[in-house]
Amino acid sequence: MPQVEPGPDSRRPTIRDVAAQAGVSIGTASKALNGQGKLRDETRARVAAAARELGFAPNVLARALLAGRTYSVGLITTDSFGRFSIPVMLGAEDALGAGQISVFMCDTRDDPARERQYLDMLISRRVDGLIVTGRRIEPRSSISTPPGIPVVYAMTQSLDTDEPAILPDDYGGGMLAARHFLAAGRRRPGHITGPARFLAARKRASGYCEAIAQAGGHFSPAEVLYGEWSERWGREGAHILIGANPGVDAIFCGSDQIARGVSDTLRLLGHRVPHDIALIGFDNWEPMALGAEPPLTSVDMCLEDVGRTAAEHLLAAINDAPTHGVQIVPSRLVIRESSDPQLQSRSAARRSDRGPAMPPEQGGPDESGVAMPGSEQNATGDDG
Amino acid sequence: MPQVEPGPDSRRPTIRDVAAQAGVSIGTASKALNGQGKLRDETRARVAAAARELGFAPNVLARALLAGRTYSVGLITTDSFGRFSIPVMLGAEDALGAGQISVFMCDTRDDPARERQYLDMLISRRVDGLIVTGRRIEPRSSISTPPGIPVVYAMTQSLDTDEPAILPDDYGGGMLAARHFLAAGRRRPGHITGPARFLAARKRASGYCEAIAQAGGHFSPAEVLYGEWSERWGREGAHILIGANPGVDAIFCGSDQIARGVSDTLRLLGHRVPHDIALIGFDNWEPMALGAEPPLTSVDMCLEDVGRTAAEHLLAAINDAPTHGVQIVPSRLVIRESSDPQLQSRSAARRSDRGPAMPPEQGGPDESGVAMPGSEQNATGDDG
DNA sequence: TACCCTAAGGAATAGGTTTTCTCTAGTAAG
DNA sequence: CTTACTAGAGAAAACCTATTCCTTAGGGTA
Repeated sequence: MPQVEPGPDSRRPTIRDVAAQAGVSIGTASKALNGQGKLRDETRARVAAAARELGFAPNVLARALLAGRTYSVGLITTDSFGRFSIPVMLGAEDALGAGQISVFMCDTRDDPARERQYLDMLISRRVDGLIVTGRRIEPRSSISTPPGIPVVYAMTQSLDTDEPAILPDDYGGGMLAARHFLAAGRRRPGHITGPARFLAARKRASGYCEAIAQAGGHFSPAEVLYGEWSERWGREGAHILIGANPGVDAIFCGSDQIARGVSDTLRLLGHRVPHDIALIGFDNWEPMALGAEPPLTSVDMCLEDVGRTAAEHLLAAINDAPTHGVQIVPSRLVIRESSDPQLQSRSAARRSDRGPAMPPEQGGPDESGVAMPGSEQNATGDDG
Repeated sequence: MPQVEPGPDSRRPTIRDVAAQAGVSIGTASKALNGQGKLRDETRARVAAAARELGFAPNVLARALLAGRTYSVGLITTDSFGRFSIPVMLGAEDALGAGQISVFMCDTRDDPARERQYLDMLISRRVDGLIVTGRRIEPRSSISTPPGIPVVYAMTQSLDTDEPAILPDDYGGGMLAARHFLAAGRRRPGHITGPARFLAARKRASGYCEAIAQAGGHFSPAEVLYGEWSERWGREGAHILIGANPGVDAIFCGSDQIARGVSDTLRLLGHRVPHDIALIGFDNWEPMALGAEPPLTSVDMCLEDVGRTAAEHLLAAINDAPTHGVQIVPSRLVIRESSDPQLQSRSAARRSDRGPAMPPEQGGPDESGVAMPGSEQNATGDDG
């Protein structure tokens, strides 16, 4: 690295340097760079040139100190940035980044002491607002912030029902699943889901039951099989369900993991999916849903939208137009082979769920001591 | 909300307010709060009391402006905070948080324009350093920062081989798998992995081959089956492998997803795992590895350690003790039933992979209007 | 009494930027 | 010729804190 020796001007150039270079005062330079005040075009150009030449970037700290706002927000999650908070975070970051707002991320690991500590830190940093996300939609105790710092809850909510919270539509997701089954002529539905102590599980079940009832179908809330959020429970639940209700022709699962387990057991028991039994999962967790055989139809909670919406509410609050109460973001159903015999029959022709077909690579000459074929495939796949 | 009307002092209290309240000058208040200078104990106590009473928290911006450093770093990922960058991020945040350093997270979505934009933002915010993470370990073009801002690459590396980079041990991971097989007496190994254009895939294969060769076994690099990172390829690859080498008794897979596909096909073909064929995955991605039947032995790259180590190197660089070149963080093998017949035979007695057995919840009366039967499973799982 | 020393705390400065106010010179109107 | 106004640019205040340098008062010593 050449720049180990900091050189004469390791200090980042300030507006003072720009002003000197352009032969104007500091105030004039500021006005020129920000398009303020009355200046000759020639002067503006000169300052701009100087700034470019020096690689000047205004010190956001100084600006924030003066303006009284930092154009930054804190994002607190209790979830170790798990599967649910990530998309929320991404959506929020997206919406905020467009407004030139930066995000401090804080992972409390569900530890109140850490939460306290992060909160103090964020307050010291004078963030303009706070987004709180979690992995469960159950109301949590309100986060204590000093007045003037707005808070929005995303994928969780406060016990204080007046505080703004953005939630996915678990209830509506359950309805989507039920209606999809009903539209396909399925009349013997089942439901295998997570623990009943999860509000999300109860809401999904509730929406499912309600939609079936509205259509004149029969499925009692008492028939819902609550268990845990695991493939193992999916396998077990499928055995229980088939045993209790051999004619079942449609199973809605509370998560894609459960659905994977169910799918596994159905195949073992000789039931064809979707022909004999249609299957719908929840979360649209692609590695899970696409990896299943056949790929899973699944309810997508649109968590990025949840995050984006939360960010928009926060921006509104920062601009003195706070919102109140819970807002629900609609879910959508992503239809794949596990629920649709027609898709299923076509699936043989398709090679990949995303992108064009590609032949598997075969072994070839070695490179670096390891055998490897020429990498003559296309480069769409990019997980690894 | 009571505090909609900001009230007389919506402004956060400053040290000036504290000083006034305590009846001292600003300088004295500062010294009292920071334990500097010569002050009477009584004075310090008075200032501390005033600060507590007012809920004073020093303005980090002002302090940073003065000190010339911000106690913040930028974390740039090209990976949309995917499966690999998350643990890295978590580890980094952990190590930095302990040093009271906050993290700005930036997701470039692999778009150079966004990267540029985030970089400018971070420079404007005068971060003390930068961590760059990616989803692939292939060298990438060096990120262009002004002098004085140290950079550490994590889970990726720079084309400039002198810049510090922390990588997982793909090669060593392959060796771990091979040695585990060999120690269990397996003599007919196979390997199914992702695309050969991925350096990680080649390194894993290389370590696997090398360890077998060292032990006097036979497995030619030409026998490695390169494909894609999907369950589907796992299924397909298993068919190919079994066809070409019917006596295979151990299969190492380049990812847990591939291993799931392989596991599926083996069962379909009537091979018992692990009795007939032992199976090892890669990534130790718990939802995948634990959900498999039987649960997968898998190589864990210890990505949190990668992140933590990267943060430590960055801290060193910030403190004028920069490091150079690539450092490899060891992987470890997490042994589960898929590779170990003895574990397998015991597994029936075990209920959960993590933590002690705990009595199942019993279905209580319904709650929230949805009826529910007993949820007789255990309650360790807390995703959902 | 004159001097020095110390303890305690105040004043001032720096850090980088934006904004408001002020100043100068030039121009147009009366 | 005087007045009023405008364009253009500089000077200074403000944001908040940490630190360095000063001031003051009091006590001790010669």
